[in-house]
Amino acid sequence: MEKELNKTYEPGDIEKKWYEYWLINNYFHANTVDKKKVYSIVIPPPNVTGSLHMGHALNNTLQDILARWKRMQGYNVLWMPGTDHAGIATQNVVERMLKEEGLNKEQIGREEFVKRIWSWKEKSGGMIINQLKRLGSSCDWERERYTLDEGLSLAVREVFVRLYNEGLIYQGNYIINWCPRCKTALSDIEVEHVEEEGKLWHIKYYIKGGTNFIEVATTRPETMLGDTAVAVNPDDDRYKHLIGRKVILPILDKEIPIISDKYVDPKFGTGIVKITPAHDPNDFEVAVRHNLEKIKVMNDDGTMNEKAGKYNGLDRYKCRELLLNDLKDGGYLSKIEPYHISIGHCYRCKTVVEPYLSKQWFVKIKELAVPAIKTVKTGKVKIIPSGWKKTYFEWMNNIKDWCISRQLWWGHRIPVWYCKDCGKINVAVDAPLKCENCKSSNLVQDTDVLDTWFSSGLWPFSTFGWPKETEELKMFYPTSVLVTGFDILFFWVARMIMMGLKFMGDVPFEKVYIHALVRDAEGQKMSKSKGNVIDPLIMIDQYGTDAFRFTLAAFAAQGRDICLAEERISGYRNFANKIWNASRFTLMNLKDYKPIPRKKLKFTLADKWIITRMNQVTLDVTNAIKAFKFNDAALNLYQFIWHEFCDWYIELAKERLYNESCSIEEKRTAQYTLIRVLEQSLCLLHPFMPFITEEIWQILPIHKSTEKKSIMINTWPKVKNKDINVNSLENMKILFDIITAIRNIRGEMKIAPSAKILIWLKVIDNEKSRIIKENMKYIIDLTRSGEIKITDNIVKTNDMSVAVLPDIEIYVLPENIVTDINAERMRLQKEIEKIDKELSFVTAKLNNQNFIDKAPKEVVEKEKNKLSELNKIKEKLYEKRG
RNA sequence: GGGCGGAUAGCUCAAUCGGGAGAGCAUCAGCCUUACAAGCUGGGGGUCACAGGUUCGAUCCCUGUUCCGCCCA
Repeated sequence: MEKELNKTYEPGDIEKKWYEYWLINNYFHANTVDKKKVYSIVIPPPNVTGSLHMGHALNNTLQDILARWKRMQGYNVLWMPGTDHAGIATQNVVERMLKEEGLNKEQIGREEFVKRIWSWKEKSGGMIINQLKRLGSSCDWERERYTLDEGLSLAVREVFVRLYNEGLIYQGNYIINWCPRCKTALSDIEVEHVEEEGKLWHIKYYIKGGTNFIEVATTRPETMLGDTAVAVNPDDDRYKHLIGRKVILPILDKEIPIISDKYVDPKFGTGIVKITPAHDPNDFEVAVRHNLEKIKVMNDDGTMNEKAGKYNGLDRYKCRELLLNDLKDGGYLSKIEPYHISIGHCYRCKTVVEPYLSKQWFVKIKELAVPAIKTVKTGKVKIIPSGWKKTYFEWMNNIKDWCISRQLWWGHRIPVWYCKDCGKINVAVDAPLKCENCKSSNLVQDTDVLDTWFSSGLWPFSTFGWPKETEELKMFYPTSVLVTGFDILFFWVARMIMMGLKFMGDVPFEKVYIHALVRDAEGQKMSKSKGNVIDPLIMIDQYGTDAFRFTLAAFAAQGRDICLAEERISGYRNFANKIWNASRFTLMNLKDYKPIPRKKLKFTLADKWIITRMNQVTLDVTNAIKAFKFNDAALNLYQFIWHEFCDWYIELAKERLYNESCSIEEKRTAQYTLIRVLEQSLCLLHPFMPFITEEIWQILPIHKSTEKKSIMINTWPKVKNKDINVNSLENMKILFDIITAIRNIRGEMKIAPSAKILIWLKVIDNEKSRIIKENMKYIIDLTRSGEIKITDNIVKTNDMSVAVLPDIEIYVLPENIVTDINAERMRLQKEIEKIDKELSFVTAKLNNQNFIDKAPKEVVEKEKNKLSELNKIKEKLYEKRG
């Protein structure tokens, strides 16, 4: 190998190069003829208008880790990509663009507006896909889908029709959540409740034909214009006598009845509530029970309508303000209390939503929820971490009918045609030519579109071609795992389970891995308005994709949110650079490398140790990924590569690489071990850091004999039990401890690294003595010592520093430097104090008779050994300190 | 109001059979030691939120309190 690497790792060009290479070689593509075991994942489709944020970055990094890992394990891996049409969000974007042209969508009409969204989507809709590619995502791009594709739209219509025919979809007039800005209905979960400081206004309603009045309390006084009754609890003795009488609604001067209903909480406010059936869900229920009129006083844009009398045309809040003034002037306002109120906001535009009476389409969801609950209960679908099961059950058990119609122009048009002649509702997959009832061709399609989540709910099978019976469907459904954030557990996960069970007769995925939310370093949710957003693409530009991905993986501890600080990414950029340089070192020392027969290899203790550790790490990393413990896997690799392979092994190998007096077999063995450990580490690291591992792997000479042309289709490392040598761990620890002790003396005693030192070792244990003798060179090299002698006849002089380990005494004599006797005494004193501290714990324990009696024998034995060991060391330290 | 999660080094976080707590970053000291100063070596730093309980022994299990975050009503 003649190739020289740069001194630092430069990610930019390398990333582009290998991503293209993978694409050209079709490595991301899963075919339907392969006989290999199948592993499939569908991507949570990002909003087509979106750009990559931290949530996407984490979500897709984790999926890519799984996909690459399984691919290396020999599975036929399909990672199904695509985007979501995101009704409201997308429509909002294009509406804003129109506004800049001085237009609105009504002016250009529905058809033209939809056309504009499509052309905008064609132009810039692919942005997020390109960003996913920058992240290294190994999606099967040939299969990319969009929720508005013809095939997926067909699936949506098919599902609608089937559910309608089964009576599971119905149309009705109910109170729904209305966003006056988006001018559409929202489902319950699309409303975000925010606790705010509100007020509770007490208003006098005079009883008809008298001067007596009752008081009602409300947080939304403007809705009183739509009041059609006031209600009391039937058991409330204070008001029993009033039931059936009438009150005069202030301002409008209208008579409304006093009714009784169990819904009224006597303890709330005055115990009398106003009933506004068209603007409150509970009031609506009351109205149904009592057959009350339902009066809408608001327009769809949040302004008041003609039913609001003099307030007609005013914005709801302006109306509130003026109405309150009028009430005050008229003497109707008796009290204003501060009040904490939870106010619903549109999850897309944050506008305060109005409970609003309107005609919408709903899914009768309970029937679908029952099997979906069961399937999680029985473990057919596993939710990981399992804590989320509880949240899932909680919601599913209290699920309410799902409002699926949206008054938008962008989305799947509801497949319903109304007959203008006979009024018949025609529901069909394809536009009917004639009314099925009266054969009239005078049909108009429902103008509404479906909730975006209605189509997302079908994603795990609509993307595979359902309702057609495709090969893909047979092969890849159910998918293996779904990786997503908990924020869409209800929106999406639950609905996919319901829809999958209903239409495929099987769960959509076997496991759901729910990862954390990414927050900023202060634990705040990242949002544009807060200005605390870390842009993943800037991080990728700055630190490289690999460092960025590794950071996310290292932080992805289960059940905990991720507080991301930029410094951490730069920290892992350094890790990438460390790997780069370790590889550089390896390659520099492989220039003359020729493999020799395995029998001729002469493994040293260090070789056995690093190979043992490598096998252990292989096992740990594999198990960690299997259990979705990405942070465990990442940190294991970090620790091993940096602190074991680089810090120790490379240093230990240098002797055999540099020293000409070493035999050729010795050199080849070191080379062989270096490259083997490096290569296997790269393989283990590849799912986390795909680019740098590919770049280095391609340069390594080791795999040239194999057919494999990329690390990403290389075989995932297996643990070789015969390569695990537990003794090597214990024996290396002896050497590490000695080396560390000597380095410590150098540091503490201010002996310059360049200064030569002489060392004597007094070793009591024969086995230890043998190990040390055999590996003396390691100690010399790593402590930069001149000479080391093992002897029983050594007496400490004033020029020496001493360290004591179990069975080993270390005497260090710096050449040509006068040792500071006081410093040495202080140093030993400090050591003694450390030992004393430990001793006090151990003795306290052993002096406790209860401990001796009740603790397990091994534990007691361990403490006893510890005591004697500590005492021995302490004694020696005293002796040396003098 | 109901539910869930968290509180561990200055910061961000690890640590499941209960046996005196680890990492990264930061910090201090010393180093251009022929892979790496995006580096190397060494050091300092913790009443494991608070109060009880169980236990020979609790960061870990139980109860309560405080504070923080999230979800639902």
